[in-house]
Amino acid sequence: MITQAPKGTKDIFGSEIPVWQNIESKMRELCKNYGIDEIRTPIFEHTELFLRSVGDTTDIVQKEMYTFNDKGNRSITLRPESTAGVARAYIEHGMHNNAQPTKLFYIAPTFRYENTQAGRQRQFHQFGVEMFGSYSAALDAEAISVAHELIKSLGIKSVELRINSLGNNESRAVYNKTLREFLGKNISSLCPECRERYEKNPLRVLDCKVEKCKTIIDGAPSVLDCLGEECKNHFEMLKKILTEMGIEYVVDPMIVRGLDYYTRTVFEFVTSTIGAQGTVCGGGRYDNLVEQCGGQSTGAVGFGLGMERLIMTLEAQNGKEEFKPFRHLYLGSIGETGFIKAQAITYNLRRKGIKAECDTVGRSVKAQMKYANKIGAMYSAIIGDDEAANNKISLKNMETGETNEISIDDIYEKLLEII
RNA sequence: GUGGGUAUGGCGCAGUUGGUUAGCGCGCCAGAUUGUGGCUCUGGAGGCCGUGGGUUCGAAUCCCACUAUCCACCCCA
Repeated sequence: MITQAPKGTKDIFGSEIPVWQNIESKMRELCKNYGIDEIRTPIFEHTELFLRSVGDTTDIVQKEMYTFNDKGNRSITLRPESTAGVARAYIEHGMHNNAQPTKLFYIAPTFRYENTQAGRQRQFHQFGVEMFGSYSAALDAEAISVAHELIKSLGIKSVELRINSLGNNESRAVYNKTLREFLGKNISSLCPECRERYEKNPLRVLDCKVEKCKTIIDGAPSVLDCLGEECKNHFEMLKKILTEMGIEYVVDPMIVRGLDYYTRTVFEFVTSTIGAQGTVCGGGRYDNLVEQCGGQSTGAVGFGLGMERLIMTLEAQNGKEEFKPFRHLYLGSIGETGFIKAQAITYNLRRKGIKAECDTVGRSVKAQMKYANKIGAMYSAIIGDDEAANNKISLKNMETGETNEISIDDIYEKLLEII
């Protein structure tokens, strides 16, 4: 029990680390070019924040949050997404006083109490970008282009971009009314859940996977037909910019998203290569969120991208990437004098920036060489009484087997040349 | 929350119709004449066969429950 990680959590270590670090550094590099700064918000927030932002009728809030009372009897929730926390920080630190737009990114563990399956864990990691301070579709396009460029630069080909617009408050009200009228005619044929959705949030019905509902939905009016003039223009502008950028997309009026704060643009990057959970990245515009959380009315857009799903997609396409160990030296030893000297020389090499290892177990020379081979050392050397006395060691190239006698004093310069 | 598959040393797997000290491959550790790796050979360590009940003279092997895991529904990243 105690030797097993909790359900839905995973240790990331060993050969996975280089994969993660590689992707993370690409994210950081890309964000630098976009002027997006990193933000690290707390892993937990006041529960109230998520109720207000994500929406208390959503599945996330109703059944998927890790919520508990702390010892001061405050209701605390492990973040089920990061946008709310970032918006909170934006308000709390008066970031609207900065040059706008304010653009932020994060790579953060995120928690949802769900049943696990392929591409779904209880603790997972999101790379996300949030941009505040503009109502223009140009900001939507900029956000989308970050995710698109990241996916493209990793060489992923199987991911498709889908976009939709849910409209602003007015458009949404019109659509909800239209949709209710339409669904009302067929309400008795809908599944029980959809009947409930019909009352609370008819948009959700569009998402239903039940066959009966699907056939009804097929004839449903499209959100896009109910958009007001401004929302329509906004969506058209987004499409124009994306097209000009050369970013391919598909308009999918069925994209609804499970968080209540979205307005106008919503989008997903989807793949069919990693099982049923194919949404690698999802996001959209949320013009009401900052105000809802107690700030000024602020146009904003963002997305969350699942690290695990991104890696799965990458590996489904290319297999697991092999990262070679750094080129380095193994400095073996024999006898007490050599053993002690080896420790000190290794220490000094490391201080100077060279990767080096030595025996800290007390193994035989043979076993030390075996070890050197196993860890992929580029060069090896053994230091014993003779070497210590003559101040010389023979440096062995582990690939070719060639040896080279050098002075111990020159070891650093020599290694600098070849490693 | 629901449904199906799986659960044997670090990893991947065998374990015949229930029968004596549970095997194999890889990995790990050590040796093959005294101070040198990758190949080969030899030896060794490591498992209350997911947990708890039950059936039986006897269970890894049959039954039940629970837990975990995989996949799917739901929802989302």
